[in-house]
Formats: sequence, C-alpha cells, structure tokens
Amino acid sequence: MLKLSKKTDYALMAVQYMSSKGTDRVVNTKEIAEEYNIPGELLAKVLQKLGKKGLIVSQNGPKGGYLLAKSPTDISVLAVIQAIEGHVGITECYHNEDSNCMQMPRCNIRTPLRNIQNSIYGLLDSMSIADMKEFGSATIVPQSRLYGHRT
Amino acid sequence: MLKLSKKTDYALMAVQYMSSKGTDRVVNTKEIAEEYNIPGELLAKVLQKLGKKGLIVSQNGPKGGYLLAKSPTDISVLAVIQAIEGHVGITECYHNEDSNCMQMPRCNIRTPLRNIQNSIYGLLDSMSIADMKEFGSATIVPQSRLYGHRT
DNA sequence: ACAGTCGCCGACTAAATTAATCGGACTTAG
DNA sequence: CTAAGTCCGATTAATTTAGTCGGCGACTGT
Repeated sequence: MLKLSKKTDYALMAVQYMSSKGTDRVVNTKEIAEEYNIPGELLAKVLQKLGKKGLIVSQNGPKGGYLLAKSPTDISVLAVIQAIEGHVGITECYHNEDSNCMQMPRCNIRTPLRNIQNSIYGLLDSMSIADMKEFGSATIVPQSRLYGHRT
Repeated sequence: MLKLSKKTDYALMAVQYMSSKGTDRVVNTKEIAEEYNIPGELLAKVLQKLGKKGLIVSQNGPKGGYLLAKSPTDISVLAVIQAIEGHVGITECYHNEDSNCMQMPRCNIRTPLRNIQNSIYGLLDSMSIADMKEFGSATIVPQSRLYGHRT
C-alpha cells in the first residue's frame, strides 16, 4: 500500500530524537518509548536492528542506551528504512529472484516500475536525518521537477 | 512496506495492455487475465474500480469489455494507483484525521515525511501510462537530481 | 560480589491487511 | 431467450505487521 510500517516510523522518530539530543548523550529505550507512546518492547527490537546495521551504537548495563553512530547529516532516511524493512521494493516481481510471480513472463510494467523505484530510492537517499529536523519545523517543500511533461 | 499491492500491479498491467491494443479495441477481463496469469475474478474487481474512477469505460453484454477512457498520455500512474488503493499515504498519522495515532502529540517526523510523500506523488503524477510503455522496452533511467547534497 | 538496570534475542500471539473465491444479479449481441 | 460479458457484495484464505513474553548477558554502583 506504499506505506511505511510502524516499526519504520518508530525508527525514524528514535533516530530523530537522538539527533535532537546531541551526538554525545546516551539515550535509553524507555525514554524514547515514553516520549512518543511507543510500546517499549517493540521499540527495543527496532533499536537493536538499527544497532546491527551500524546506524546507532549500543551501550550495555545501567546508564546504558544508544548513541548515533555518525553525524545526523550522514544518516540517510533510506538507510534507516532499509535497516528496518530490509529490501525496499516497490514491487514483488522485480528484484526478488524467488518470488515466482506468475506475471513474470509477459510482465509489461517491471522496467518502468523499477525506474520509479530508483527515483524514490534517490529521493530517500538524498535526505538525511538532519534534513528531516530542518523540514520538521519549517515548511519547506522539496518538490522537484522531474519529468514535468504532464499538467 | 512501501510496496504496491498486487491489485495495483494488475491495474497497471491491464491499463498498459489496453494502451498497447489501441484506444478503440474493446478488451475483456478474461483476455487480460489469461495474458498475465491473473485470477480473473480479482482482475474483474480491479477493472470495475478503474471504471468507477473514470479511467476506463465499460461495455456490457457479449463482446463487451473495456476501453481506455482517455489517451494513455493523459492517464498518470498516480491516478491508477489511487483508483485502486484510495488515499496513498506514506504514513498513517498524517492525512488521516481518525487515525488516533498515539505519537501525534509529539511526532517529530510528520512534516518531513509529508514532504517526501509529496515528492513521490509528484513523481508518480508526472509519469503517464504512455511513458511506462516507452520505458518498458528501453532502459531509460529517469533518475533525477533532487537534493543531491549527499554522496 | 551482588542487585538492579539496561541491552540482546528468539519464539509466540494477536490484529490487520491483502489476495482470492463464491454466488447471484444486470445488460446486451446474436 | 440465451450465452457472454460486466457488476457487486459477502466470505474465506493467506500473508504481513504489531505487539507480547520470557530468559539471557552485560555492566555499574554500592
């Protein structure tokens, strides 16, 4: 349905939150969960995934928690999404070799959809967490002229 | 998961198919279903939805079927997607008034995600069925420079 | 050294969405 | 008048997503 999952939302919120707290401050799961009314156990898993992907760094024990692994300008929205959702494909039948899609043989939409997908990838990759923060308060619309041949 | 539903895929395939058959030729559900190995009953509903939205025109009785309602250059990919999926929202908590999202009060990602969504909308709206056909055989990549400040 | 806080992990259940099927009505060319 | 088609709502099946549970391991402070 072309929608991000809740987990991904949570991931973006968390990363954004950490970003807002500075790069040095250790933040724990409970703190974020309470800030945004997110089920703690679920958020925990989300953060663990982000950790595994190297986007954030964990610190064990009491007073432990998480830190951003890099500068917010170096973490793309795409990276966060992919960390949680794995392969982000606009369609099943394209990149997935074992998708045994019945339409494969004659499919007439794969190539154009892949192009659309690539454009979306490009967009998501070009936006960093730092950018999100910026756009969050202001109302800048990063609308782009892409093809622009339709009205 | 940022993926189109099968129904939407079917819709795009069908419209594309009709487009390829010319604007005057009446095409029936079975024909398309067999061409692409799509469950007929399901495709039927998809086509009915496209009909209701005025993208295609139906013709009853034997030798009936469907026709594109307009030129393939005037049918955007977005229109087809929206005909099937209704409101295409990258996130729950934004446009939907009754989504009672628990994160609403402090959500720090709504605005930036809306901007991303708008960009995707723009992309999908700028691409027509006729464009898809073009990109289908060739391998043109309509990748765009959008922000371009990340490597 | 041990107790409490916190991350780590996998299995599980519940809920929601999507895919597909079924049954029957309406329309119309031949 | 009948067969080939669309039309439509209800239902079931399958898949995905959301959230829960229980136990383990790491670390800090006393």
